[in-house]
Amino acid sequence: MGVVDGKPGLRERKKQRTRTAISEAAITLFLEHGFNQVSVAQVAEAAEVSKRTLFAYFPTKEDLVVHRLADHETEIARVVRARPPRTAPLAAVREHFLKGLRERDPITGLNDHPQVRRVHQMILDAPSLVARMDRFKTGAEQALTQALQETADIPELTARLAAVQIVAVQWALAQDNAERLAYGEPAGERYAGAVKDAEHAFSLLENGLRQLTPRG
Amino acid sequence: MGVVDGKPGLRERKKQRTRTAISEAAITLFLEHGFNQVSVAQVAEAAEVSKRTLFAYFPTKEDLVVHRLADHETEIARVVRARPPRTAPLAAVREHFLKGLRERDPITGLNDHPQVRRVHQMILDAPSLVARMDRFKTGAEQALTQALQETADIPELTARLAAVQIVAVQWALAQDNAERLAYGEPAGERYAGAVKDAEHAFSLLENGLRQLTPRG
DNA sequence: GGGGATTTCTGCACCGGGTATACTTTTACT
DNA sequence: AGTAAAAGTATACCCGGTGCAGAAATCCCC
Repeated sequence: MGVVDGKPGLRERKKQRTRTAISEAAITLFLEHGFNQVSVAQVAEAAEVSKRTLFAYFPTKEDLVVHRLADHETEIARVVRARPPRTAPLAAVREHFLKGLRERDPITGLNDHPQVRRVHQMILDAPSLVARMDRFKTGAEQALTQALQETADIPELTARLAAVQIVAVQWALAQDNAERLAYGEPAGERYAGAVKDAEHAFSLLENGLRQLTPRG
Repeated sequence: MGVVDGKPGLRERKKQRTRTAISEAAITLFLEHGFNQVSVAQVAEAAEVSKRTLFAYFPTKEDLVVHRLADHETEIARVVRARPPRTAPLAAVREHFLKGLRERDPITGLNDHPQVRRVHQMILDAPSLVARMDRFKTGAEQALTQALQETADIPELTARLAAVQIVAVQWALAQDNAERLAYGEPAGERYAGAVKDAEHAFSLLENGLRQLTPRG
């Protein structure tokens, strides 16, 4: 069985091709007609594959869309683990997010390429995809919890609390950016505000909600 | 039975009875055999109602379980709105949560009545129910965002950021409590720790994550 | 290059959640 | 009593997802 260096073997190559064929057929159809308006049977047909085979590659219809984001699920956790010594986890996450803004990483919500925006809109329009994104968020929380525990020497509950706050805030920032771009604001114009908002948000995380004025 | 007090009208009363009949049949069957092991057709039959009628009362299978929690979705928002003058929103939420712990409100995760625990376990065992709870959380965030904006005079983004943090933390606390009870710890014994943890969590929320030690 | 073992793919039948339609029963109102 | 509106029902259907048994492709060793 051992192919030592170059080739993945014909079988593996074909599998990979089939996989991308299915995925691309799916995205194309979904973007054109909407997620809920296209059945998996249609996707399978477009990819020239049986329905059964489609489900051998992607466990659910939603995964046809979301599998592309799989890497991002553990991204924050990896950033925390890889932070330089004597750096606070939060600082590392903040720098990473700011870098994401600079590079217009779609995960920051600050990418206005039509393709990206359309995918985003498609997700928002399909409740089951939104639900899937929530599971995603949960995964990110868990990964971050573990990363914090293993690299910051804090109790488990504290790690969990910090993780859920960090993930929630970052998600909220991204949603806010994406919302504004959906309204037509170009990424370039939004950038400065996005940075300011991110810094505000991370400062809130660092310093707490005390500043929320009491009413009366 | 009494015929005199006919304020709601026969039609309304019958509807209400049908509704609770369906709901109770559902809970009973789900607790006995598991959420995924019981079909809505079986629930309908047990409630002596057609499948179509069941879906006229509850839009999805999951709602058969979670409709009982509908009130809690806006609970935090209401607490914030109803707080006494010159009180910080966060303080109001904290006091409310601590009161929930004292009263063993199931939403704090600190209720170990068998019925409550079984429902909780049932939800955890069914991914679609977990997803539904996430939507719930989102609803709570939105309601709280609005409440904060309207009563605390802060910008929208700040309100959103605060809201997601608060909801996330409270949720994490409840999950932690429920997890421990699931392991067999009685609510009475857990209470002190739960209070301590809650105070820790709210202090973290108030004062920020600065205290997270840098490594190196 | 042949041929068996193994993996992948396929068609088909099936299940369960959810909806459309067209019809019957029940309640409400005068 | 009689009729309009509301609620309930039966049936057939769509779609996502799975089990199964067999056909086809790939691998690997001789």
